[in-house]
Amino acid sequence: MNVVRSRRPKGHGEELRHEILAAAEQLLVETASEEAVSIRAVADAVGVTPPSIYRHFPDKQNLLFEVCAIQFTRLDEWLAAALADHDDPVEAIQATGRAYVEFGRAHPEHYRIMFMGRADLTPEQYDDEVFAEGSAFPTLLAFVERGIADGRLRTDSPAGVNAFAITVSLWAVVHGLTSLLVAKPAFPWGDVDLVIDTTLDRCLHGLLAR
Amino acid sequence: MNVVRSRRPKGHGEELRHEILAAAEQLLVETASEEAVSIRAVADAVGVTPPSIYRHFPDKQNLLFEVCAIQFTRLDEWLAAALADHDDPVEAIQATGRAYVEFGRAHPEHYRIMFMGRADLTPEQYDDEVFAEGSAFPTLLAFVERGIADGRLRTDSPAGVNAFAITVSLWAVVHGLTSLLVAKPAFPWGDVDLVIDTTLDRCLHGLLAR
DNA sequence: TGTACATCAGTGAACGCGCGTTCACTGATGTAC
DNA sequence: TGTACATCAGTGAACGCGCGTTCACTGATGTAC
Repeated sequence: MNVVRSRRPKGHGEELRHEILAAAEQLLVETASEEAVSIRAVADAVGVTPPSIYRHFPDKQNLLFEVCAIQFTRLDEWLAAALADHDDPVEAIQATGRAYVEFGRAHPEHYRIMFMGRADLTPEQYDDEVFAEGSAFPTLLAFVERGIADGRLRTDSPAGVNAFAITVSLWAVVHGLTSLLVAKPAFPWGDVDLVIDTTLDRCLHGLLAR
Repeated sequence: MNVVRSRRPKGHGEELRHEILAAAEQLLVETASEEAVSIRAVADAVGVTPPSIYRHFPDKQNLLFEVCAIQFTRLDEWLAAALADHDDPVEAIQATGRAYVEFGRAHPEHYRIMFMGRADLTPEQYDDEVFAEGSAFPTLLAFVERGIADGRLRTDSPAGVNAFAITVSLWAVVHGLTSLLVAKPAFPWGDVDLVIDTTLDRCLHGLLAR
């Protein structure tokens, strides 16, 4: 950073846009703090003056949104890859859970922004509804539906339980693991992998019909 | 707020301390935003000038810590009350889970600060280790140990599973539910209670020996 | 092939803001004599 | 009972800071003629 940089030739203004996004993301990860990602800090990291950011982004919020949006896409692709490896619904569910936790542990600050921050800081396009409709979520939901149809997943309780509630519940469990690991790294976890395995094991065990 | 207030007589300076804490907490809940709790805003809410805060708290961080500490105590008491109602380990586990989620839903901003914020903003006295040692956590752990000893809780998998890992896992599950509800209130949950019931039901089901 | 010019990437200086915190102070109040 | 005084709750003004954002600009670059 703080590299001496020359101005891009005429048709190449777009390049700075990507550099800005990359710098904002790196700053986010390095400082592990959303507040540290200021327009000025980003401009400094790219080696440019603050006003030039405004050539590419209408304001700070939109810049952060875009950084965030990229992460949502990455998580989605990551989960889709995990899901693609399996045809068996139960295996797919387990693999997704594992992949989800892995993603969060690998990108804690990204995860924090996506799922642990204030709702109004999340870009609308990547908002809650879209997550439920346009991501790996519906794929997982389809697996859960198949698992129920095959009689492999219980629906005996609670009253009114359905595939959607089960899928959301699965999300809650893996999110719980992930966000707790992200928020409380200093907690005396003991063997982190054992905790993850135990949670996923029990979660899956609780899903299965006897 | 902004009430005209007279100075307290000589021995009663301590009173302002409590008013400051109460105002800071109310501000936190009302604005649903940690950043909105500034020294100036708190002083204004109490009806006092900013410097007088410093008579009672060394700095802003310590003020926030103390607000936070009060919440930890409240959660602890709340969970202890839920635990006290039961002697049966399985019932106790279920009741604690429910109580935990209820607390988070009732005090979302407090919950956010305690368990969803940056680790370095949590006061040391109420830090992770203390939570594991000095709160309802050990009580729950004891119940889990009894459940295992009674043969009611499974320990057949994963390899090396123990009461501590199970208890942490339980925490992760209820935290997942709670923090997701806090972070994503606009998510199309459908029937929130159904999601909660489904998660707790499956979680418990997955714990039990067959 | 040479030149005038529009384009466009990026600059430099400044704005107003709210923040945490410090400092020297004021003036009512309880107390000691 | 009266008064001088130490105590202490709280004030008013100011500090320096980093922030997001705006504005008028500069000067290199590609292009049209």
